[in-house]
Amino acid sequence: MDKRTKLIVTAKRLFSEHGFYGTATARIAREAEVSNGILFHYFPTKDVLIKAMFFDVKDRLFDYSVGQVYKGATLKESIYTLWLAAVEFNLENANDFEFIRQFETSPFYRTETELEHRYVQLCLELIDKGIDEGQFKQIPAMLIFKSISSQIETTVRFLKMNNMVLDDVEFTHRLFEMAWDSLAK
Amino acid sequence: MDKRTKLIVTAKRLFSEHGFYGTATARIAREAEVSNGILFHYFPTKDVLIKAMFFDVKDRLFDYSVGQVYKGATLKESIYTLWLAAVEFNLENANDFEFIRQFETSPFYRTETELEHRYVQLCLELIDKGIDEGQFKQIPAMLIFKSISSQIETTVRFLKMNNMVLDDVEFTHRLFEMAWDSLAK
DNA sequence: TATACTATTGACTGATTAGTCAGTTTTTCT
DNA sequence: AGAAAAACTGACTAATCAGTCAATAGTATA
Repeated sequence: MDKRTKLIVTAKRLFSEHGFYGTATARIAREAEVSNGILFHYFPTKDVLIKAMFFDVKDRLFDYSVGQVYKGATLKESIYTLWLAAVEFNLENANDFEFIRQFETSPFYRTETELEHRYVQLCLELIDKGIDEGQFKQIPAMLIFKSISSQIETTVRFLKMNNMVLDDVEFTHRLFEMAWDSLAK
Repeated sequence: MDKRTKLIVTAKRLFSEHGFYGTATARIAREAEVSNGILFHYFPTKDVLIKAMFFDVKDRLFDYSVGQVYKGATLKESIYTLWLAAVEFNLENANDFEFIRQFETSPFYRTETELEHRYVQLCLELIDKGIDEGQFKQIPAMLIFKSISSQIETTVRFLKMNNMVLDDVEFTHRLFEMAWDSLAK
């Protein structure tokens, strides 16, 4: 693993444990086993590091999710696939999950930034389709997207807090129906 | 306004604008027009100040909401009243809203703390009743509570971002149905 | 009035931190 | 090989910040 990647991985772990401000850059470098200077060689400021990490996570979530959506699927099947992939990804990548949670309520976060990402664009397209076809409620697509995202976050947080895994298919479906019913007409 | 209250109000504004760590205690004192020392007289540490603010907000939300729920109401009416009160409260008290959002994703936050509050207890009782009576989905009450809370947060954030107010009753109902449908059987 | 307690001040401090920099090593290209 | 560029080091610094403290003002009580 090159030093830049080492820094991102270590920073994500430390940030998710101690928060952005609770983690000194010197500590990130030390635990990544690189020099202090090299951190600022790759990321001129701490802010740049944090933003780079955000895109790193979204990219990986995109790669993980999108391959799973197959062409002939119905709208509900596609949404289910994306929902399940997001839940799984967040359960499996605890540090990414915690990092994003913190990032989105921090002063670093801007909606415009998120909109640029192809993952969000893909989701919005699907939702727009659902609204046009009359399958979804007449609610702004962005609000539906945000609502489902926050429900996914809540679900993951709940499962983790109770040390649960998604091994019960029937229960998993019941969880998904919560999200689906909130947007379906 | 006494100095203790002045400090809480000023801190809430600064925290909501710049975050917990982006706001120095010295600045809180300065903008509250009190001395630096008096802050630590009332709140021995910054953490104590932050936790005191959390309870201050929850208390006020409780007072605002609970009076509006009337005795003979159906379950759906009660939930609607609480939902609308929470949305209104958060729209009207922007600094409280931003503060709570940050608090809940910060290292200060513990679920146990929240559980102690009578506002949360009231909501959980209502949800339990809904599950027992078969009106709600068979999902853990705490998950339902968290899910609705996060939907309220999302809704408020969306309305604010688009400079909208809840003057259209029909639209308001449509927003509520999103939340209701996700928990109703 | 005297005593005790609480409220208040603001200068100060020890610790921490983001970011710098002068110099060294490694890699890349001709 | 040799020059140029990129990767890398770690000691250093200027600034910041939470919390202290000794002293003063105000208030309540006996």
